[in-house]
Amino acid sequence: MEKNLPELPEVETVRLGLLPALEGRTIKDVVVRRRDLRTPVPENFEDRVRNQKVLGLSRRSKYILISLESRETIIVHLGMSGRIRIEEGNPCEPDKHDHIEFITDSRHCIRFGDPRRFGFVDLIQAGQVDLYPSLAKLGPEPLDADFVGDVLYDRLKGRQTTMKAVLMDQRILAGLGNIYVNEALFRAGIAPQKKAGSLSRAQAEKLVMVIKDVLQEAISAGGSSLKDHRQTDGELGYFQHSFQVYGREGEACLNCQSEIIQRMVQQGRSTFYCSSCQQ
DNA sequence: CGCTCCACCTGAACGC
DNA sequence: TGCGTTCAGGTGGAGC
Repeated sequence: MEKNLPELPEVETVRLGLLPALEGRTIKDVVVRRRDLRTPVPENFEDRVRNQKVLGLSRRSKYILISLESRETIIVHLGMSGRIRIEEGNPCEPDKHDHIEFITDSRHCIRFGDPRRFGFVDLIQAGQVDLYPSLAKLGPEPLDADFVGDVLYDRLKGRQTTMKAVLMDQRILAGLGNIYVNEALFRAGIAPQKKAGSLSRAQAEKLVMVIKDVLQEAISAGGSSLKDHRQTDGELGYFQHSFQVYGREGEACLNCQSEIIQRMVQQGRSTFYCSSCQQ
């Protein structure tokens, strides 16, 4: 069992967990305890959010978008260690790394915490969302129906770098991080060091299929953990989920049962793979 | 433009 | 016990 870091499925799980507490509610109060996140929380954030009704929550890649009646949108990114907790009724003391809290008219207290402060919370005009620097250059959403094998194939054509590197590149495909890149390449039987430009159309099609599968499975696992979690500590997004290859260095490959899972470092990140099953 | 490397930040795990 | 080191990884900017 692992604690997932916030990649697309974890962020989607947070969004789903926030829905019942936020959608259609009015944010009655906002407290910012620390502004120096990855980017500073806007100076007038509290005034612009207080007494605003939440129209809806959406997600783009690993970013949560909270649209307000004022035609502004809150953007939340969890970085690596960001977390959101929902408390109902009697509010308890925030811990050391709870930086922002929102109180709703339904008496929910929603806390954003982030020990490493790689995450951020920002506020922009609703019409400017797609122009926001972090979002503007993002590649396609992997779960979109029109993201198919040929789309990925075309984006990889002529690339000299590795499959690991291109799948980590948010401009080529949005939402994957180190864990799900490892899992997808393992399931597709593609070597992480393979040159991206040498991928066949058939391999691209297979890869897109397993990417959708692995993300959807993780979102489903998150959804089922949501119920359990909400009853206990209210923390969203960090659910238990086991992986087929990530973190399994030295263990037998779950596919061929004979080879041992290897670990190497690519772009400064751990890659786990089976040298027999992944070519 | 394509690609690689590294800083940012802190807590956990590990070695002695 | 305690201190120091290493590792974890999303993002964006520097450098070639």
